[in-house]
Amino acid sequence: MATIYEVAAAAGVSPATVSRVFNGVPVSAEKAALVRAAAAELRFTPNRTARSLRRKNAEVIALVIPDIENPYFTSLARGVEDVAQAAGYSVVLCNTDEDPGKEAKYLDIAIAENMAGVILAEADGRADLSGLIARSRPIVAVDRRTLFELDSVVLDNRAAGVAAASTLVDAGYRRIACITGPAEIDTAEERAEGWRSIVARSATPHGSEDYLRYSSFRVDGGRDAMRALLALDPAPDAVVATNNLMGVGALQVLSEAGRVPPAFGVAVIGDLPFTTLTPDATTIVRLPARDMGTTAARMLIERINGDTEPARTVVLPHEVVAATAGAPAV
Amino acid sequence: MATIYEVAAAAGVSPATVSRVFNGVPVSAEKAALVRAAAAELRFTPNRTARSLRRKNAEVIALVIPDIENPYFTSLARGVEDVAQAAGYSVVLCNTDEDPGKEAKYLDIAIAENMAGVILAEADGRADLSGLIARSRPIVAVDRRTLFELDSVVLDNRAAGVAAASTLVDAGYRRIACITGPAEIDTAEERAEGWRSIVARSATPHGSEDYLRYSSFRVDGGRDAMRALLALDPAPDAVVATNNLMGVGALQVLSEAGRVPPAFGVAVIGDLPFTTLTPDATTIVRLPARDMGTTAARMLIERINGDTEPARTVVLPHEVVAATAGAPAV
DNA sequence: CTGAAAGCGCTAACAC
DNA sequence: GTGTTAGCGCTTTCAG
Repeated sequence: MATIYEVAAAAGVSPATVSRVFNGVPVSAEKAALVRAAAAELRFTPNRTARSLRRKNAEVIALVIPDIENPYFTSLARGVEDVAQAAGYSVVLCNTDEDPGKEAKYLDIAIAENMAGVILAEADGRADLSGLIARSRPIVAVDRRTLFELDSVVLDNRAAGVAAASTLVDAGYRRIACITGPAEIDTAEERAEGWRSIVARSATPHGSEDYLRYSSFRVDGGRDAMRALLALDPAPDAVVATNNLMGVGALQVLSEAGRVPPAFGVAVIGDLPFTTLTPDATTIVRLPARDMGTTAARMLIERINGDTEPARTVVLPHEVVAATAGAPAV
Repeated sequence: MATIYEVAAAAGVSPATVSRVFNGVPVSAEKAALVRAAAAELRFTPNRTARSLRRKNAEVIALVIPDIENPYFTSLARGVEDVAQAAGYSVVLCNTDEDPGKEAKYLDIAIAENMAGVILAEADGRADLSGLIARSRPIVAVDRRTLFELDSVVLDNRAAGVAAASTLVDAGYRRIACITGPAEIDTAEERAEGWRSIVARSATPHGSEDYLRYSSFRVDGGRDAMRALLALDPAPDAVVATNNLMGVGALQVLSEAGRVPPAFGVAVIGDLPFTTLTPDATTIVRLPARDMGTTAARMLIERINGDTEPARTVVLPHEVVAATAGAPAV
């Protein structure tokens, strides 16, 4: 691996000049040309580790997400990757698996590696970010808020819940249930709250709290909750699933029970990206996952570049794709 | 950020001793205790950048994949992440989007950052890995082979193609088509070759090459190819999709055309992880994506730890989940 | 505009 | 077993 010293020797200049050429610091045109030629000749690539050590700042950002296998976070990652890459940053993928312990470990690594910043979708809403903050490493929260006052890119989760539940009401369903993620995840709670505000005023026969089920934000979570709901008497006639994976689980169980929409109303918050048999009768509240990633990455890079404005919160809009069929007449 | 010098001063030892404690080099019990106490007190974390510079080796591995949004690669990434994390390595995610240019850039970064190694699922089978090899950075190829003689973790793609086509033949279909990815991707070609070997002997009425369609390894690619196939006269009565996303696209088009399996035979190579309405009548050739990731990561870490055996190739088995229904009687 | 020189924080000889 | 010391490759004052 060639170093700036070898390039300097080959070009007949000092190492400092080589460094300047590679950092956009003004250098006379001739010397710059000499340096570039020598660098090309020697196949020189600046050693980023040395640069990071010296500058105390690596061109790397950490993306900390709870579930790399969820297409929602995958799209988000894709968005982050795209803008980071364009800005010359690499992204380190940190999959926490909703485990605060793993999350803490990754946050420590971000510090130890002098990473330029972190984009964080928190596992449990209790992460200790004081280490990063003390070292003034920019952080932007995405999807989920944190205990700290930080830049964040979120959705109007309550509104998404309202939208999902409303379309079901409008379609004529009467006993609308909700399956949501763990109560300590704010998105789970807020979306359920949106659902609650709608069903509260359209008086379901059964106590509506019985129709609210907490489970994991995964396919199995959706399956378990849906099965429990179906066993109720009276069973609901529709359900709001507050994330994509739970929606998949719920639809699977319903399909197994022969209660495919619109026989049973379904509204899902989040996209169902790889569905094969398109469930026309399902309402989808589309979430701009990729946009969240690109927005968060842009905000982060601004901070890295020295922006010191007060923390901003960006709320991105969802989009309702309503079902094409309503409830069957009773 | 505390440094080893501060810890050393606080503990009354030399910086070298502090370093030793943190690197498992024998140190007397008392001094070790002193060091640990001081380190905890100062909230010291070793600076990985400095360590990397000195050792010329970062505890980071690059995972270079063509499509982060494909659940197949996502599972693979998950597998890599799990074992890397357990072994103390971080993983940098490099999404090449099937673009050799981006791929080359990431490979350069792996060098510039002194990364410990790379796991590579190649974009086009032509990557220049000489830079990495010259610097003796271990590489393991995954999913797709490379031009170089490297450790690799692959599937028996031809056998997967054979299995997919055979179940369709056995189920009674007679005009079996195949939609596959770009010809320059070896997995696409090998799987199609498996299909070809089966249809060749069961004499389809139409020229079988007309029934072979190349397109992109994505949902749209599957859709386009499937539509083209359906427009043929005679149209096929079954299809092998050589990857998961193409399978999704094909099933979507078939569903829109009202030709849901088993009315039209479908065999997909790769899992359909988030299907809602379970397509019982579809044959799935399951691919061990996550295992490929864990296997590749383990092999890579062995190499990083100094293993110098000749290059190995591990072929992981697929699993056929046959459709529950055959072709409708003609 | 350019060069000399001092480190960034750590590890690894090398002495003792 | 422990301390001293010389860098890893780069950036960045500081002079000139």
